Amino acid sequence: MNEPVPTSSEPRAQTRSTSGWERFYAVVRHIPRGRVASYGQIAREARVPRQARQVGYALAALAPGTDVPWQRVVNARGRLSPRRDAERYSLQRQLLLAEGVTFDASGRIDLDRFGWRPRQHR
DNA sequence: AAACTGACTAATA
DNA sequence: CTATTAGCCAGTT
Repeated sequence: MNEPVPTSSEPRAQTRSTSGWERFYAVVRHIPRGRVASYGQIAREARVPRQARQVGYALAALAPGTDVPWQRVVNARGRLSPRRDAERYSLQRQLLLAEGVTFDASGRIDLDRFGWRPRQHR
């Protein structure tokens, strides 16, 4: 048995799928294992350019156990963005390492190697 | 209802 | 390379 009591701050799906954030989640779900994309890239792919920040807020609102692979979203410099919850940060790094993504000495991911390229060519 | 708060980014110095 | 700044915008107080 588990999670018997949902907190009142759980994101409420249904009733409103036009909530903008759903578009971001849909794109993030398309990032394959072992690849990463930037917040700005997600925004562009979701056809809502310049809303990189919203992407970050959308991911922050995800409940644990979500099917959205949030760990595959990093900042434009190929680094993990610092956030209030330091544990999330190390978890993200751990999850990425587990899928084969590597970090250089300064903690940066080589986007030429691991960056997600939707459509894969052009 | 106005202010505050962020998992961002590109440009500039 | 670091630091600062302006643009962005929805959810929470």
